[in-house]
Amino acid sequence: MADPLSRVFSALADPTRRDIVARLAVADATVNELAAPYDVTVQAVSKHLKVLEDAGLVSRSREAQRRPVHLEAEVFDLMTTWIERYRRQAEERYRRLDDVLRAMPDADPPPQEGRPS
Amino acid sequence: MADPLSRVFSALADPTRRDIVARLAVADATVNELAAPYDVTVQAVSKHLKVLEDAGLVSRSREAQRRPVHLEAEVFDLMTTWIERYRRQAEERYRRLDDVLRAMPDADPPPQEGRPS
DNA sequence: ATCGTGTTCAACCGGACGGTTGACCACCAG
DNA sequence: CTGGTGGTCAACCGTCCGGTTGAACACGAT
Repeated sequence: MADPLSRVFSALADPTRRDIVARLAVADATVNELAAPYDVTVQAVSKHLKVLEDAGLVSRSREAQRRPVHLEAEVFDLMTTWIERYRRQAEERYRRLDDVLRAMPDADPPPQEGRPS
Repeated sequence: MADPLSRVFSALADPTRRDIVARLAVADATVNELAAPYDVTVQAVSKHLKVLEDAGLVSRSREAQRRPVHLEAEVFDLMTTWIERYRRQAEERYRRLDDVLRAMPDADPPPQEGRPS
C-alpha cells in the first residue's frame, strides 16, 4: 500500500489512532503517556504510532531517553484536498441537474423540482 | 467496527474505492460500468460498493434490473469536521507556543528550542 | 415457460492487521 | 559496571480484507 493518501486514510480508520491524534493536537506526549489511558500494552501503542508515523501524521524526536511524539498536521491537507475536490464536483453536478430539470423543454412538467436544499 | 467515522475513513483507504467515488462524482453508474476499467471481477467491485454503502458514501436504487449507484456526498462532512477540528487545535497550539517563546520572561535562553520549522 | 443479462451470495485463499508475550536496546543514575 | 526505566523488535495468534470461483437470484425479452 504505497500511496500516501491510502496510508493517511487507513491510519485514521482506527479509533485508537484517531484518539491519539486528538490528544497530540493538545500537546506532545511520550509513548508511555499515550498508552496510559488504553487497556492495551505499550507495544501495541508503539505499533499504532509507527502507522501514524508512516502516514506522516506524527514524528518522534529523541530527547534524552524519552521519545516525545509530535503531531504533524500538514498531512491533513492531503485528505481535505481530495475530499473537497469530489464534494464540489458532486455539488456542481446537482446544480447542473437542477438546471436541466428546470429547463425541461417539453417533457412532463417537473412538479417542483426534486432536490430542494 | 461500528462507528461511522471509522467506516468512512476505512472505506476511502482503498485506491480502487477512492477511484469509484471519483467517478461517481461525475455521474451515477451501474456496477458493470464501474467494474469495466479495473481488471478485477464484477463481484469484487460489488463488494467494494457494499463497503462504500455501509459507510454511507453511496446508495443503490433499483431501476428495472439495473442498480444504479449514486454518490452520497454529505458523509464527507463527517470527516472534514473531524479533521478541521484537530488541525485548528494544532495550529492554535503553534500560535500559542510562538507567543510564549516571544514573551520569554527571563528564563535561561532556550538554545534554539527543539522544533524550528 | 425459458433464456439472457445484471447483480449478489457463499465459500474459500493468502496476506495484512491489531493484539499479545518475551527479549532486546538506549540511556541516565547510583 | 550495574541497575532501572522508556521504547522497540520479533514471533506468534485470531480476525478482517481484497480477491477469486461458482451458484443463485431478479427481472425483462422472447
